[in-house]
Amino acid sequence: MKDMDIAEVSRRTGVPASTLRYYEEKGLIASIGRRGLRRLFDPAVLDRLALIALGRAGGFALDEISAMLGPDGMPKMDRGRLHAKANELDHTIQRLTTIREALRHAARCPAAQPMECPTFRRAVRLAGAGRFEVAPIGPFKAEAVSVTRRKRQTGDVSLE
Amino acid sequence: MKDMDIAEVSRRTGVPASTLRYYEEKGLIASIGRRGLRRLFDPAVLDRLALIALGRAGGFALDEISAMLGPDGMPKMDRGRLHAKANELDHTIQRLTTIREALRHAARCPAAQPMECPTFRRAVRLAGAGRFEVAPIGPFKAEAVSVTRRKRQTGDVSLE
DNA sequence: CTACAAGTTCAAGCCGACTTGAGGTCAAGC
DNA sequence: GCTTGACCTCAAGTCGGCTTGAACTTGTAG
Repeated sequence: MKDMDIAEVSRRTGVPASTLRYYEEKGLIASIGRRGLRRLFDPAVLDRLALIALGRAGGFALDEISAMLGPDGMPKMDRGRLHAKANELDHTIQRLTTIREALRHAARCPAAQPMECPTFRRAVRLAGAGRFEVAPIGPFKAEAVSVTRRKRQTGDVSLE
Repeated sequence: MKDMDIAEVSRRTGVPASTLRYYEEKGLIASIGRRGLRRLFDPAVLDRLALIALGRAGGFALDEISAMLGPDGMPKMDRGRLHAKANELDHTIQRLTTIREALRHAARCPAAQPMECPTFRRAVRLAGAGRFEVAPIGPFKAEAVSVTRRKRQTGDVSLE
């Protein structure tokens, strides 16, 4: 399997060609040349896209991911930064866990209105108070987009 | 403590006045009247804002939150919907946990490049494959905004 | 009574991550 | 050698959640 054109990369990863061009423009991926006008990609781009997907799924911004991956392979992916990101995620996870428990409790709780329940109020207070002191979670696009993509999602995102 | 003007609500919740107006326009909160041009809010709006904050922190869109809270008090906050939202969060949490572990592993792992490590690759594949099949996490605004708000964040978001 | 700080409206702008559309190029199959 | 459809570029549009600015009104302190 040698150089792939944009359509093949798109097909194999589920990432739209427009997004691939956008990523290239942002320096997240690079094509290894052109055949005429058409971009040619090295299969390694599949790995890189998988990493980008990992980052996106983790809620990181493209700029952050870019910083973590570095321009070429992935040299800036140093331990310290990775730990920092992991901790960031940890806080997010804790926050979301609190909220999930609040929701579950509200669903279970016999109080007529959730806000009448002290446990729920406590959870709300916790979530509310910590609201702006945690790492932001990156934006995911709308359902429609997901569906659109799911149609093309053929399974493998490279790897193995 | 009776009717509050927009500045007091803002001060007590840390939510900017512009946001409060925006929320009112979207039907998420309601003022109980005016003194001249100025909005007057019932203290109950503090509870409501705390719930909205809870939803935002959980990554839900304003429209979803609106649907869950209902126009008046919180009648549509039915058990089924709450459970569904909790499950949604559960998936998100699981996904984030996988990613966190991947990052931690990469930081710990002796392989020169993370992608050379089978464990990491496996995690990447998992995260990549599930990428578009999980609930979207709502967009949080940039760091700068958080900081701006934190300046005003005086602690209580109503409740006790 | 007057000044003014703080409120108001409405339209427009911003950010990130893409998508869309118009108009152009070109490699490959007949 | 010509058509065709997949690719290209560049500019502009979209979406959510707000913020900002200009122009205006008003409750309140002095």
